[in-house]
Amino acid sequence: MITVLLADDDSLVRGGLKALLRGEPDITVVGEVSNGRDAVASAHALRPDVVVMDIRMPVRDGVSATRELMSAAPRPRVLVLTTFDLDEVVDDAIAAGADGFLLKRASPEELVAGIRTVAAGDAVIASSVTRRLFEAHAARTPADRGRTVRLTDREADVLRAMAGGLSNTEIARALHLSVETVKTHVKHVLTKLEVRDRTQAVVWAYRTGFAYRK
Amino acid sequence: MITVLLADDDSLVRGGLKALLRGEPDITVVGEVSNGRDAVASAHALRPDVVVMDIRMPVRDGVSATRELMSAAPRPRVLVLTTFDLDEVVDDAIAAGADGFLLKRASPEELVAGIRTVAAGDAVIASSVTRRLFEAHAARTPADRGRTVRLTDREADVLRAMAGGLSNTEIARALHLSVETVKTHVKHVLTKLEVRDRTQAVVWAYRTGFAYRK
DNA sequence: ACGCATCTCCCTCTCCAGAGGGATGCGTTG
DNA sequence: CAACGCATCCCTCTGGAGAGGGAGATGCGT
Repeated sequence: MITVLLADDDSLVRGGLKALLRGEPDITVVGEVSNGRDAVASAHALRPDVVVMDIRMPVRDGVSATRELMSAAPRPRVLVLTTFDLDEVVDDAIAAGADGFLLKRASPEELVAGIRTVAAGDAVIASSVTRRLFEAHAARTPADRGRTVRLTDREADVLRAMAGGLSNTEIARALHLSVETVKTHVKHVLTKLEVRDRTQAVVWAYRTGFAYRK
Repeated sequence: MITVLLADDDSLVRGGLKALLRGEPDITVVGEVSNGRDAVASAHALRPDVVVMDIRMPVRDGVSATRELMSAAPRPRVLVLTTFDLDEVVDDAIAAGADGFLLKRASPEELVAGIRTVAAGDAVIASSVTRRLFEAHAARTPADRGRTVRLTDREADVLRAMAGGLSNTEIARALHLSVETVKTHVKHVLTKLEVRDRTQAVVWAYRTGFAYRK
């Protein structure tokens, strides 16, 4: 049985969600609140599996509430509902630790499936939002797609450090090398990636996902 | 009714999935294949809502098959099953256009919820994989978490250009400005982001998702 | 034994990025 | 109106990044 806490300042929305979820035998709404502060309090008291959280709420917003819930034990899964996928706070909510994002215009089936998915520990993301987050990966240039960039271990270390924002001097300290050696590796990385400077190398690292690996 | 095509070279896996999905009244397995080539062919013939796709398959791998399916009309949703979340091809699969990733060690509930989610048009991602993709967002420093960075329109333009790998001179040409003006904007961006140089600004842009916006 | 790749360190030189100022016009808002 | 934010352009100066070389030490496969 999946227990759900609804947090939305619009009682009409809460009512709709409640009616919708009443039809699901494995999902129970154990509570409903209208602001972020009450969401945190009720989550602690009721220990729901999933908190369906609106972003824009009075007293305390959903992002802030989500952030606090992340440190709770056991921590509830948080499924954020946003009105607009353009909403700038979506990224903040991700940073806050939300497990899912769906749009309020999602179909009942989407929401129900989304609740089950986050309850299972996986993440759900509305397709439109996903596309933004993933377009980086799709943004590889055709040239990159075919070309296999083969960096040596050391070069990969250096590129990772570059992608962390470290200067050559800092990389040298971090890897116990002389600055000269770091510069050599950097030079080779730039050549292999066919880019002009370290900034473009860092861009490459993030666009291709290299910066997230390892 | 959600129609599903299973593509996995291990017949035991296919059998297990089929038995599992037989218990779901709204899901029907309309076909099963054991390699990527057949997956593409069957997807065209059967037009399933969802293709559950293994990555490692003979003849043609799941990533390649997924890529081709993306151009089909109507295009099926593709839910990729990987054995290891460390699998390096996960990123390739994202680039190929897959709608979901789950691990083979996922629970039956996860898989069923995942199929329903991708069928609804949303994306599902196994939590361990998600963490890698999103750790960027979570990687904001605690100082960043509370702080709201407010860039002016022009500063945002410049930061976007920086995140594209452009030099100050190139940014000036692109935005029809003098290099001096660009440097001023860059200076303000660095100050506001509390970073040292343009490389760190670019890192910030990708880590926070700024580089993907707009 | 030889070639080859990798890792390490060193040199010079150029050029741009960034710090640290100042200055102007132009809206908006109190 | 005055104050402020914003955008634009200009100056000097320093440090570091990157180009373009060279070179010795490993280890690996042939």
